[in-house]
Amino acid sequence: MVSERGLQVLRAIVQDYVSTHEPVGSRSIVERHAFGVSAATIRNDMALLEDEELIVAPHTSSGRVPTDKGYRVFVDHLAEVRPLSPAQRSAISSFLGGTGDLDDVLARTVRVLSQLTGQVAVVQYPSFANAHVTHVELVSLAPQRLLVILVTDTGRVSQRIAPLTVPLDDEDIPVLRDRLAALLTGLAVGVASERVDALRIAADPAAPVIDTALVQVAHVLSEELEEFRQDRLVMAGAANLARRETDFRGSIYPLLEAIEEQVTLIRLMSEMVADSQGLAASIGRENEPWGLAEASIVTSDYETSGTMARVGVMGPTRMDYPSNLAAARAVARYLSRLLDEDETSR
Amino acid sequence: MVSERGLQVLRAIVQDYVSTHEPVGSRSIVERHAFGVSAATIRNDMALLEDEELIVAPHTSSGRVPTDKGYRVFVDHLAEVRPLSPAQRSAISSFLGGTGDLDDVLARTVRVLSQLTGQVAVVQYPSFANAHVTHVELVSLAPQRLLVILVTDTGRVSQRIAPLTVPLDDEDIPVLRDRLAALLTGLAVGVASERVDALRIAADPAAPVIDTALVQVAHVLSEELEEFRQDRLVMAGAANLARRETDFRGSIYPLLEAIEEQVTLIRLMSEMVADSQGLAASIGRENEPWGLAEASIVTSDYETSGTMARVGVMGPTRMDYPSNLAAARAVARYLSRLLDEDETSR
DNA sequence: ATTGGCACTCAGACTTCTCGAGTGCCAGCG
DNA sequence: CGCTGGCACTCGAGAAGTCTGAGTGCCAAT
Repeated sequence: MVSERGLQVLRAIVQDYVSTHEPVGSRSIVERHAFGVSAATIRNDMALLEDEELIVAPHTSSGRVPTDKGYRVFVDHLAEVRPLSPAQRSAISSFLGGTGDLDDVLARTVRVLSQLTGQVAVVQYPSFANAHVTHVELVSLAPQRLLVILVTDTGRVSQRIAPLTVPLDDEDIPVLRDRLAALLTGLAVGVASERVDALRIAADPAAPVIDTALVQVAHVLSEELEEFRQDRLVMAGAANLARRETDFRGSIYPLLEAIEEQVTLIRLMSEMVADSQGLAASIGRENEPWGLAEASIVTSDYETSGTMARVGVMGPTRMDYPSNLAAARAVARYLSRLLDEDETSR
Repeated sequence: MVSERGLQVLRAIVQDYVSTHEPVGSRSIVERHAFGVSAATIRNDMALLEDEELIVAPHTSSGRVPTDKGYRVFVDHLAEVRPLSPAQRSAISSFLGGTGDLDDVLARTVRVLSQLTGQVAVVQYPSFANAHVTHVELVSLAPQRLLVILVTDTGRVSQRIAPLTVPLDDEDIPVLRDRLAALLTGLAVGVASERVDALRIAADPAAPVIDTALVQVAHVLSEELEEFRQDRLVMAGAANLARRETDFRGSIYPLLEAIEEQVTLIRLMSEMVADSQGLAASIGRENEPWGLAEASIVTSDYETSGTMARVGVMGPTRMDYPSNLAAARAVARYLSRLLDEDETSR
């Protein structure tokens, strides 16, 4: 079993390895940390840590390096997430201050987080799955092209062009709009989606022009609503991967690919399990199913209009977990506050 | 002066170097190409090419490698842009087939081009600078929040939320909309922008509520119109850079950064000069001002509703220019056709 | 339980050596 | 005059050998 001091040794190894990028020997530990015991004692502890597979020696006679399991223990039990420096806090508020729509705010958020950590930053959009439809608007672009606009109470607006097979004249538009508005306004997007689909199935092929158009608009609305239910994310700082290239044993190709694919990251991030503070980490091999066995991701939850979403950073397994967790947490808190203010002023 | 055969030797060197990634010697040239002369003769030609700085020897006694100038001559005088294979053509049409709005089509375009070339693909949005406003629409989200929607004849729709300092009731909205529509409909966005700005300046501080709102909406419209005038682009395949990492002497960091920044690439692409076929290339050092001295970019123009824009790929200087040019050209042509069909069906 | 001492290990850095692809040059040839 | 075969020369890449010291495990002593 690993002693209390053994865990402190693990902590020292993780800290030193992350900052120096070199295997950590017993000697350097007693030099850099005030353990009050000799190197030989540390060596005994290290042997135990190695038995527990928390650290490993790259070659027979070199210092030790934390394993993924070692990082996990470090993150769960040893890492103290210290608050950010005042300079960093002010960087957050000066970058994020000022208003804008959701896209705007999240774009700035992700940039500030990437700046702060020097890693790839990721921000999940809050789920719109239980947003409520507040407006449906139709604009006639041409007799057979209709612009369909959908607005929800989360402030998200989306629009899409519906091609029609029947010409619609200007008096029809308000009628159509009113029917749709009556049908959908106030509904959660999930429910709205069902209603819309029901509409399409119940279509009467021999119906008048306006009903035909209704079905076609419903088709477009259905796609649009579907998009609301899908999770989205924004990223920034991919270039940082190239700077830290040497931190990855293999190629950074899978990482860049995951960034481009998005869907992998969306899954990964939503499956992570947060602790009581809303923090979560997924370390190295734990990401293997997603082809990201050499990367770690840390996230912090934020909240807006009752739903949770996450901000996080992705980087090499040997990242500075406490700092990155602290940065993610600070940004997430700021973001929660910002969005709530916005909410109330709406 | 370089003889005709000398140029053929240059071509051979470029081709071989691109395919093998190793310096090309006189011996391997006579083996792989039917010049009908001996290696010694080739060596003489190579000495001349070196005098002209078209090729260079990495070390005293190794094969030759093309210089940027060498690639330039190759692209300008020696490269034959062969048509794509039927398989590639069908890949383009099957990917790009099917309709969707402009965003959709360009997103698919950039993906197919990246797939085809294995490089980073870039597609410029057509300039909306001389698009014409066809609709201005207002939707009241709350008494003091107005959704402003702008539609142009190029099919682009954009929306933005205007916060108001004065409450607006439901009868005011149509009035406001009509005033804006009368003012802007039919105008090119450049002109519309001027009108809107004039409106803001001419604001009467003591004006009735609706005029105050008008000014505030004008402010938002101005921002929105400004966005129309800015060039935009979409990219795909950034991960390919990591695969081809060894093709770049230095780090791929500046490239990834340029991809993220966008603005650098926007400038670079719009300053390139196309030949009579609409093809252009910017090679290695020619990109130095943008920090991309190790990359090359090839583009092909496409046309939609009378304006030009570009599709292209970015990759290492030692890329396969003929193939990439061919792919860009094919995609550009297909895109022109697709958008024009769309146009006429509108 | 902790410690100093000691023999042992081994990756990385350094040097040396060899090999051969490729060159430049030259004299001879058609 | 252009082309060619021959030849001496260059020099990077890779193999092989050597050295060094950081770091280890183990043990007897405290």
